[in-house]
Amino acid sequence: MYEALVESLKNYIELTDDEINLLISKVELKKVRKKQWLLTPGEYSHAKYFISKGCFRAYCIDDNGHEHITKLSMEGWWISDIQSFLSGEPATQYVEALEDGEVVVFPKTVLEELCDQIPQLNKYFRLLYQLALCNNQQRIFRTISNTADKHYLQFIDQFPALEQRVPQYMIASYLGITPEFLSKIKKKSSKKKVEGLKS
Amino acid sequence: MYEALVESLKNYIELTDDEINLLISKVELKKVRKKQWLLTPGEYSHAKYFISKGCFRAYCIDDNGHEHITKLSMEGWWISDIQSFLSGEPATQYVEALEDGEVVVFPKTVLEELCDQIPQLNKYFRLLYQLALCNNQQRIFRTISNTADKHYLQFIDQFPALEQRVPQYMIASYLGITPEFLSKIKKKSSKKKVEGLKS
DNA sequence: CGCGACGTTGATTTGCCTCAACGATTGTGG
DNA sequence: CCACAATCGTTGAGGCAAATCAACGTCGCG
Repeated sequence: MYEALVESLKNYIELTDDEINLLISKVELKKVRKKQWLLTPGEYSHAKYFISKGCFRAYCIDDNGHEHITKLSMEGWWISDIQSFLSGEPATQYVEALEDGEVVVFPKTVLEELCDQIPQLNKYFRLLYQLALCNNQQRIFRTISNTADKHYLQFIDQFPALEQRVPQYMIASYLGITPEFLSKIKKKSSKKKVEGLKS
Repeated sequence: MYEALVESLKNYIELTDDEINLLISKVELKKVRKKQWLLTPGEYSHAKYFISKGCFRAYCIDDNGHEHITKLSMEGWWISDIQSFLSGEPATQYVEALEDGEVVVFPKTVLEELCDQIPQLNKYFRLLYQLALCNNQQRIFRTISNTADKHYLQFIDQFPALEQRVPQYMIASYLGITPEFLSKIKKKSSKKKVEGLKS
C-alpha cells in the first residue's frame, strides 16, 4: 500500500494528514507481475512511478539491437523514462518489473497539480533529485575513470542488495560491459581472494 | 551581475520583486580568472555556484593521477561538487574556471533558508534538477552504449558551443577517452566528409 | 626569442567484445 | 513425475577499439 511512499515523503518533509490524504486520493496503486512492462518505447510516458514493492529496471535498445540498462531501482525509489516524461515525446525506454511488485502511479498532470497544492512536495523532489544527481555523478565518474573490474567492485559495494536480486547479466549491462566479461572479472577477483587467504 | 540568474529563475517560476531582492541580498557575486579554482579537493564545499559569465569544469583525479572531467558548464547553469555539497564531506573534485568569469555564490545554509522563505525556489530546483537528471541519463546511456566516435558526434551535436570554447583534450576527458584517440576520431570523420563530397 | 600549452601521428599493448559451445538450474506442460 | 525448453552463467579462441608511450609540429605568450 502507501506506507513506503509516506515514509519516503516524511523522510524529507513534513506533511499534515490532510495533505497526505489529498495526495493519496490523486494517485493510484498498480500491481505488476515479473517481466511486465510499465512502459515501452513509443508509448507516451505520462507518469512517474514510486516503487512500493519489487525491483525494476529501465533499459534502451541501441541501433545494433543490444539492451542497455540505464537504471535499476527498488522499494523506496522512483522509476520512469525521465527524458520522455520531461519532453512529452514518446518513450525510448522500457520500464520492466524484475519481480512481482507494486508501484504508486503519479501521472504528470497530477504531479504538477499536487506540487502546486502542497508546496512542500517541491522540496521533497528537490532533495530527492539532488540525491539522484549525486548518484548519477558517481556512476559517470566510475564509468569514465575505471576499468571494469574496479567499477564492478564499487557497484556491489554501494548496492549489495541489487547484487542479490538482479541477474548477473543485467548488472553487466548496467555497468556497460558484456555478461561474459563480467563472469571473467568475477572469476579473477575470487581467485585473488583465495590466494589472499592462502598467504 | 544578476540578470542571468533572474532570467533563469523566471524561466521556471514567478517571483515578486521583493522575493528577488531578498534573494539577491543573501547571495554574493564572485569574479574569477581563468584557471582559478572555486573548489579544490579536501575543502568543504558549502556552496553551489550559478554561472553568470564564463565556462567552468568540475573534475576528479583518479588513483593513477589521471584527470576526469565530470561536468562542463556555461552561463545560465550551475556548478558544484554535488556529492560533497550534499554529504557535507570534504570535496573530491576541483571546480575550475576555463575563462575569466563570474558566479553567484549560494552557500548551502543560505540556499536552504531561501528555499524556506521563497517556496517557489523549491520548484525552480525541482525542475532544474529534473533537467540535469535527464542530461545525465543521456550521458550515461551514450557512454555505455556507444563507441567513442558516435559518442563524440552526439556530444558536439548537443553542445556545439562547448566544442568552440573548450580545449579538445578536455572534451576527450569528459567523454572518457584519451586526447590522442579523440584526435584520431576527428581525423577519420573529417576524411569521411571529404570523401562524401568527392563522390 | 624560447617556453608552455595544445594537438597530431605512429608503433605497440591491452581491456573488452564477439562468437560459439557447453553446464547448471528452473519451470512447465504432457 | 519426467522430459524438454528457457534462462542464466562459464569458458576459450580470436579480433577490434581504445590506451599507452614517445616523438614531433604549431601556436600564443611572457
